[in-house]
Order: sequence, then C-alpha cells, then structure tokens
Amino acid sequence: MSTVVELPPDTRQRLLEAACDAFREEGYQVSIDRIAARAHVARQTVYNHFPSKDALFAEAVRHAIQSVLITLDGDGATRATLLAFSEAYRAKILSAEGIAIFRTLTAEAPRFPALAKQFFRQGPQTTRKRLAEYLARAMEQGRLKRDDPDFAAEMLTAMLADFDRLRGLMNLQTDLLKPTKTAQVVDCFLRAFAPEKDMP
Amino acid sequence: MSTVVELPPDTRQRLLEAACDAFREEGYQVSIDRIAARAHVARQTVYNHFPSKDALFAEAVRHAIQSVLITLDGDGATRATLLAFSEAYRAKILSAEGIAIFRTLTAEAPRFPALAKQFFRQGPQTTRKRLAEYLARAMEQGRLKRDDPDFAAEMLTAMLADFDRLRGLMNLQTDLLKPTKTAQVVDCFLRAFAPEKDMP
DNA sequence: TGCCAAGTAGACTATACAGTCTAACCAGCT
DNA sequence: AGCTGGTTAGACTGTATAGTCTACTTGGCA
Repeated sequence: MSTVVELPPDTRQRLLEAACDAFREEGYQVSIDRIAARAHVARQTVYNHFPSKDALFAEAVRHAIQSVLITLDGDGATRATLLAFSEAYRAKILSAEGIAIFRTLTAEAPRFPALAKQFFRQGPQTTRKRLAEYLARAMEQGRLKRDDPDFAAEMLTAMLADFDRLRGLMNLQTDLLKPTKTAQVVDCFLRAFAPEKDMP
Repeated sequence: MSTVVELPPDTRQRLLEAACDAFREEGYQVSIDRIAARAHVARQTVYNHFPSKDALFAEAVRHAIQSVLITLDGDGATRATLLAFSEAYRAKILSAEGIAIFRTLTAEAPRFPALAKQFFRQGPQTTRKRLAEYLARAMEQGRLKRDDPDFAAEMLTAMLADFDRLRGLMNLQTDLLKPTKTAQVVDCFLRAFAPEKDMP
C-alpha cells in the first residue's frame, strides 16, 4: 500500500472537509469508513477527533453552513443592485453544492431538528432579513411601493429559486442557468413593487 | 397474540397503503418488517406481492403521486379563480403529507431518478402547465398582461410555496396557514401581471 | 537515546436489515 | 375428506455498519 504522501497538517481539518463532501454527496448514510478513506485517515483517527458519527455530522453541517450567505451592497440603482443580488443568489442556491446541502439537510431534518433550525436561521432567514432591510430603505425613499419588506423579500427569493431548485433536487437538467431568467424575475418583481404614483 | 380481526380484504392494497405511509413518515430507510407490521401482515407476504424493497418503494411512490394534482376552473373572475387555485395549492403542498412526500422524494431522487422524473412531470410540471393554460387564456382576453404564461405560472407557484415549504422541510412551525397570505400573494402576482393599459 | 503524542491497521462485537426457506395454518371448494 | 392458494411465524444467511480495543509505527523533541 503505497500512499502518495503530501498530506498537509491539520488532520482534523482534512477530516472535517472530507466529511462535509461525503455527507453532501452521499447523505448521512455514508459510512465512517468511506469518510476516513476520503480524508486518507484511519477509522480510529475519526473517533480520536469526534465522539460519534452524529457529532461528526453535526460539525460537518455547521461547517458547511458558514458559506450560505449572500451579501448585497445598496449603492447603485435599485434594479442593478437587485440584479447583482439575484444572480449571486441563484448561483449559490442552484449550484450542485447548494442543491446537495439542501437535499441532505431536508432528509435529516427530522433527526437533527436543532441543526435544521440553525441552518434555517443562519441561511435563508438571514438572507431574507438582509434583503428586506435593503428593500425597506428603497421603500422609504420611494424607489419601491410601500409594502411589507419581509413579504417582498420572500417573494423575490421564492421567484428566483423555487422551480429550478425543484428540478435540481429531482436530478433534472443542468441548464438551470438560462442567463436571461434572473433579469426576467427581477423585472417581474419590480413590476409588482413599483412605486404607486410614478414619482414623489 | 390476539389481533383484533376486522381486516378488510385486499392484502395487497393494505400493504401498499401501509408502505406509502411508512415511507412517507420514515423515509426509504424504514424496514420491511415495520411496513409488514403496519399492514398487519407477515414479512413473507410482502415478498409474495413485491419482488424487492425497491419495487415496493417504487409502487408506493407511484401510488402516492396520484393525488398531487390541483384543478382550477376558469369560470369566475380572474382574481377569484386564482385565489381558489392558490388556496388549494398551498393546502396540498404545505400539508404534513405534502411536505413528507417531498422530503422522501428529494432524499431518494439520486437513487431513483426515474421515479423522481415521473413525480416531477405528473406533479409540479402538470400543475404548472394547467395554470399556464389558464393564464394564457386570460392574457389573450386582456385580463392579464401579455407575457410568457409558463413563466407567469412558475412565478405564482413559487411565491405560494417556496419559503413556507422550506419551513416545513426544516420542521419548523405549523402556523403555515396564515390565512391572509394567499390573498397577499395573489394580489402581488396580479400587480406584476396587470394588463398594461387598463382596458382594451 | 529514549519518550510521547498522534496516527495506523486490523481484528472484534453487536446490531440491523434484506431476502430466502420451511413447515404449519386455514380458507373455500370439490 | 382432501386439495389448493394465499397467509403465517420464525429460523436462517449474508452483508453492512457503528463503535471498541489492541498492538504497532513514526516523527519530533528533550
């Protein structure tokens, strides 16, 4: 058994990332042995770092959750800002990774309710809140119809992802990224939330 | 072991329904023994009717898929019609059953791609198509903005379900049915797709 | 040199489960 | 009474897996 040895230090880090990838790609079912193999590590080493599979799963998920946020900078024109956000949102949510994380979490939510809640709050909830804050400002300034900004944020994110995410979850198509779609959605949103009497 | 005996005939039917419930509630992992127990049937009987667990799962899913469609009758006013459809859509999609089916299928789609495809086409795809047909008519008659009806249908269904479904999938809240929400969404949709110059 | 911490290989236990097989059971029917 | 077809309980096989234990290696460091 000759192993090409150029393994960087932090065994634990390698392990965590391997676990992340493994759980993402194969779900919770993936065996500890497979994870150990992925990390080029002995099974016992896994148990040296994490007390149980569940604990490892929890750590891996929390680790994966870090990268779920989308920022939006409210400098430019309303449409341009929303377009940039929307593009980034779709790119993240509809990527193979995004779909896989969502699938794994959906499947295991009943067994790990605390994890699910944490994901929900740190991911979608926070994203919606930030978007809502931006929209609230735009509404105050008369750039958008005065309405419930949380509701508006929810509508926009829903329109951006729902059906295409479903396709991804059902393992259909990778042409998820029809490039005109984002603009189409944003314009639809802007129509629904256009200021009531053109200018103040 | 005294069993209260009032078991209706069709063993196979009972079995299928038990499997449906079991897979829905516990996912594919549920053991054949548990399914057999639920159906008040011996394990061997399961194998008398279905060659394997996979086959049983496939049958059960196909059976469950039947009830996923929502009809809409295009007689009344546009808003009233869409409201009725939307209410029905949310009720079905966000019910405990709807969420559970979605969860199980999402989890197993990679392993049963054919099933996933069938579900997608018979469920969401067909619903969207029917809605789109209705919207197309409304567009022709000038009751809605002339636009891509498929896109419009996708937006409406997305707005109706996306975020609340996520809550359900993550095992949060059952107050999914805030009764004003449907109307709020429909009105938002109507704003986005209002006919361009009020009347023809 | 000798110690130590981290890692390793692999045997081992216990459990769960899919799927098979057998022998008995019990209808209804002839 | 005896046959037949669906049903049943339970033993059995084989496999996969979580988690433990032990004896070994190895690199750094005092």
